[in-house]
Order: sequence, then C-alpha cells, then structure tokens
Amino acid sequence: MPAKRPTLQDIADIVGVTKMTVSRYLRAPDSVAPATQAKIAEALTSLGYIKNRVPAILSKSSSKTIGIIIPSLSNQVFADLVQGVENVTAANGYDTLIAHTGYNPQTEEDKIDMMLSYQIDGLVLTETQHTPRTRQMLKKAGIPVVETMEVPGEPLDMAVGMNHEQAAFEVVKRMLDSGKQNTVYLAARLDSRTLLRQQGYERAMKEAGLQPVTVSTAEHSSFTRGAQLMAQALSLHPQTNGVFCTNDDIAIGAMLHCRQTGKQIPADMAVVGYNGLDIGGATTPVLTSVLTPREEMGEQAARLLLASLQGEAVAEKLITLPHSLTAGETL
Amino acid sequence: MPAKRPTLQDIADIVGVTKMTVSRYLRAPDSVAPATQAKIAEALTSLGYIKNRVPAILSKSSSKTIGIIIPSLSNQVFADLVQGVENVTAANGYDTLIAHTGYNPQTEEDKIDMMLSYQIDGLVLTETQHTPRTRQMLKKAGIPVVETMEVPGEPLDMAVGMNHEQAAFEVVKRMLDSGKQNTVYLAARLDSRTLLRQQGYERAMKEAGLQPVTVSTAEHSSFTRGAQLMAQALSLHPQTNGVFCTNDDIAIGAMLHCRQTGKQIPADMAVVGYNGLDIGGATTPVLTSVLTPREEMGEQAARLLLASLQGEAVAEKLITLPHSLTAGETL
DNA sequence: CCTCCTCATGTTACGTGTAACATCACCGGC
DNA sequence: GCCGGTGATGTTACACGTAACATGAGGAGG
Repeated sequence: MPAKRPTLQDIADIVGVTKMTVSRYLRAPDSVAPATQAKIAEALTSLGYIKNRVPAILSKSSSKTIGIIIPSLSNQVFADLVQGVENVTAANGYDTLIAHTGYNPQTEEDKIDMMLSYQIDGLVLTETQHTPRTRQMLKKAGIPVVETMEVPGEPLDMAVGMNHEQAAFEVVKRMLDSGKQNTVYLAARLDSRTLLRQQGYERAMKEAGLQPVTVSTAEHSSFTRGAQLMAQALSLHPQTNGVFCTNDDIAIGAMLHCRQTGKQIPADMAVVGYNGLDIGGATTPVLTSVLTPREEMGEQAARLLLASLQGEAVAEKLITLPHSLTAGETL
Repeated sequence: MPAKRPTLQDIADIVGVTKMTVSRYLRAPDSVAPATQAKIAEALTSLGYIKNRVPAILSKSSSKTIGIIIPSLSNQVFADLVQGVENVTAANGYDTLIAHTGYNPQTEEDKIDMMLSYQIDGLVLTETQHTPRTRQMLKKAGIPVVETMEVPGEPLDMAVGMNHEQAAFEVVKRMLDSGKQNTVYLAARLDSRTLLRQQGYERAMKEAGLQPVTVSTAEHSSFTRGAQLMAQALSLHPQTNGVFCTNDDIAIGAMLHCRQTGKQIPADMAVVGYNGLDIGGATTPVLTSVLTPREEMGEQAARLLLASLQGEAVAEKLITLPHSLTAGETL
C-alpha cells in the first residue's frame, strides 16, 4: 500500500497553523482569516485530503448516520422505502448505511450488530420479527429505532406502517362483492406481511360464509412461482375464479398462466396484486393492486428518527398510513 | 437518551480486571484464565455489551469492511453481484456496506466519500465512469478498488467484467443468420453498458451489410417503456422482424406489445433480451436472453480485493468473464 | 493611555479498544 | 533452593478530529 492518507496535521504543517485551525476551516470556512482560508484550501487540494469521521464518532459517539436494514436488494418495495428515508435524511445532513438480510432474522441481528459497532445514530427496520439478542442490543444501544411496513405488536420503539390485514380484507371483500366467490389466496414465503394478508383474506371469506383456500410455496416469490401457484390453484380447485396475490410478482405470474391457458381476465379469473409496482401498469389488462405508501412510510420514519434525535418528544410513536387500490382492470 | 452504552472499562470494573483482559477475552477467549473467562462472560451478558469497532479503526486504520456501490437498489442484476461479493467476503470475516447512486456520478462521489470516511478497506464499483474527484480520492485513499460489470478503458485499479460489445455482436449475428435481417436495437437510458451493446449490434449489422436502427428513450427502462419502444420501432420501420433489447424489462414489454398486436413470436418478430433474469423464464414463449455472470463477477471481484488486502501480488488485474445465451424460444 | 472587547488561533483533553512491552506468580528441573 | 520459563494480567501509548477554554494582538472608547 502506498503512502498513508493525509491527516489534518499534515495540512496544518504545510500551512503553518495547528490542526485545530484546519478543522475549523472544514466545518466553517469563515471562522478562519481569509488569508488562512486560501492557504488551507490550497493545501487540502494539493494533498488530496479525504475526510475522516472516525475520530469524531469516537469522541462524540455520534456519527450523523442512519442505518437502514431491508430484507432484499432486488425488491422495488424496499427501494422505495429507502428513497423515502433518504429524501428526509439527506436534507438534514445525515448519511445512510444500507444492509440486507435475505429475510433472515439471524442475518438481521448480525447486520444490526455491525451497524451499531459503527455507532449509527438511528435505525430503520423493515421487519417486526427480531431475535432476542437483537431486542436486547437495541435496548442497550439507546438509539431511536423505527420499524416500518407494518405496525408491530411489540414495538421496539417507534413504528410507521399500514394495516395489511385490513387492506387485504377490504380488497377481498370487493372481489367477493363482484361475484368472485371462489377466490383463492396465492402466497409465497416472504415475511410477516404475507401472513397478515392471509388473515385479512380469511376474515373476508368467513364473513361471506365461504371457505378460505390458500395456495402457497416455501420458495421466494417470482413470476415463475406465480404461474406455478396459479396452475396449482386451478388443479386443486378448478372452479377458482379469482386470486388474491400476496404481491405483484405472483399476480403477474398468475396472469401469464391464465393467458397461456386461455382464461380471460377478469371475466374468467380476477387477479389482484399487492404493492402497486410499475410493472402492473404495463400488463394488459392493467393489474389491479393494493397500493402501499412505501416512500411515504420511509419519509415519516425518517422524520420520527430525526425528531427523536433532536430531543423532541415524539407524540405519536406508532403511525398507521392509509392504503388504496390502483386503477386496474383485472377485478 | 438513556444510559450510555457499556464500554470494556465497565465490564472490567465489574470483573475486577483491566479492560485489556476483557479485550483479550473478546478476541480469543482462551487467552485468559478459565475462571476469568466465566466472570467476563457473565458481565458481558449482564451489561449487554455491544462491540465497538471505532477505536480499532482509528488506531489501526483498518475496518475489515468492504464497500459496494451500486446504481440501483431494485435491479436484480446488482443484487446478484452483491450476493457474489458477500459470498466471499463473509467467509473471510469481512463486512460489507452498500450504497446506491441512482446512476449519478456525483452521488457516486458522495457515497464513496462517505465510505472512505468510514475507513473501508476495499471497494467494489459497478460503473466505470467517475468524476475527477472520485478518481483522485481513490488514488489517495490507497485502498484496492475493483470495477465490475464491464472492463473499463481506464481502470482505477482492478476490474472484473465481461465483453458486452462482443456478446451483443454474437447474438445479433445469430439473429441475422436466422433470417431476421430487419433487427432493431431497443435501448433505454441506463448506463454505459447500453452503449457497448449498441456498438456490438451495429458491428453485426454492418458486417452483414445492413443499416443499423436504434430506437431509444431517455427514460429508465421498464415494461411500459419496452412496449412503447416496440410500438415506435414498428411505426418507424414496419418491416421490423427482430428486436435486440438492452435488457429483459424492455424485452418483456416488447413481447407484451407484440401479443397485443397479434404478432407471433418468433415467427413474425424475434425478441432477444439481456441479463437472463428469472422473469424471462416465466413468459410464453420463454425469452431468449444474454446471460451475464453477475454473481460470478461479484465473487471474482471480492477475491481480487481480498488477495490484494493480504498483500498478494495480483497477477491479472483485469478479468473478462464469458457470457452465454439462455435456452429461450423467442429467437 | 488604559480598559475592554473582538477575532484569530493555540492548547489541552477526550473518547475507547488494542499492540507492544512489562511484570509477577508459580512450576519443574537440577 | 535457585534458575529459567510459562502463562496470566497489567501498563503505556497510540490513532485523529473537535469541544472547551486560553492566549494574544489589535482597535475603539473614554
């Protein structure tokens, strides 16, 4: 490895001041004399100084950094949430660190451990199920934490979510009202939201005096999987005339299978997705889907964190945001 | 904020040793006496000690952490690359930090600045275009850097990529050989790879004595966009009988448009995608696509980094991996 | 001319884990 | 009983940016 990277002391030596003056220049250039400013600026660029926040983190034990833990890097849902968080944090001078867990609570624990060891100031989580050690660490760490996507039964601290059970209930009820009495729930192994949607689905079915049927896979969701689940539902229950899908990937897969087998949507088969991703707007007919306010959840979560970090008393620690339905044609 | 989080000194005070002994226990439990081990272990759990790597980073200026910068959080391509990197780094005791740029070189610079300020030991990049300050910072930082996805003309340090121009050339040549003389290239604004693929496409067309035609949009790619581009291509060149698409999203959109307008695939229209994502396997007919070895690139990149960090001389700093074609039915 | 204030800069101390070296008790061997 | 050695633990110093306080020069006002 080549020469060690320059420190404030190196700059100070060149200019002929102490590193304190250089430090002041970096945080507020006008707090040093104009002549000194110019000399410091020149030395900084000539040496190519790279800022180093580690000492500050050590002595102030604050890093102006927010951690975000998401289950998956390739899911638009979490990308939107991250975007929402960063909209707010960036505007307030906070950086963000991102880690992903693959939906594994143990990995979540490890990643949180890593982030805490970097002294993050706050944390945004996207799951509500945590290992005991995760809970203990976060309690000890004394930093504000916001759980998002759903409002947990046992919140760690704060939460910004929506009511998935109710959203599922409402849309399934609408499916039943439109005559799709043989509606099946298509699920994949993903997260606790899958289960909440199932509960909403089952409540709607039971209220209508119908027998709920769930077809699910232990695999992660994908288009291929959605097509398989649709095929499976039809083979188990040939009278199926509607599918409520745990997410849009599954729904698109189901639509593809219908198209292959000549089923008309929505006449022969209603298909409803969940999340309202872009892709649903590109299908023909346009997919009907439950629209989840992901970016908004991220922004609210970040605002809660920042308020808490600024010592403001947070009145509402648990926030539930409203959901809606996309203007689709598959129901 | 509640009580400050415990330090090694707090543990040491309880046990009646110095923090040095506690530190030793954490790094190698057997290096302290068995009786002490037990007492330290108990104190650690009772206080809920959370490890703190900041002091170590400060004094050794090494963090056992690798940074990964990707353009987008919702693109499967980069998720696979991250997976590849983490396969190797995790096995070697390195942590990873992830940041995303939205395809913006200035954001890339900011994120790299942040990561360097955290004293990362190595960096994996997914773009080859960088701001001048990015280049200067990375030179000064003295850490190993691997650029991935393509092999850059001016590598910063090391690189693991594939030959997009050649891959495009080969598949377009195959399209032409199968009689699709009126093949059009469908592009969206994404990254430098889009351009490389265009060059390969144009080389194949020119070698066959044909006039290349590119239909592109300044927008990011999506299914909707793919359908629009397909429509545009057909309206500009009604004789179009093949489309080479810059990625699978565009290709699927093109297929959807063909289906709507009654065109048979591949008889009336050959469609070839790029990346070989899962979704291509769920369409009917199955999408033919250039398969890019993303996870493999990540693994190789990580191996290069680790070798470099362990002081090994890296023989091949620039690695080009082979590509292949998925077993699709649309060509 | 003395006082007081302001502005630029310097000095000191701090946070926390760990490398390197120091110490000390105890044990076996002769 | 003394010596060398081993194993457990202690001591010291260090990384580097910044808060808090100190210093000192220069200027304005009485």
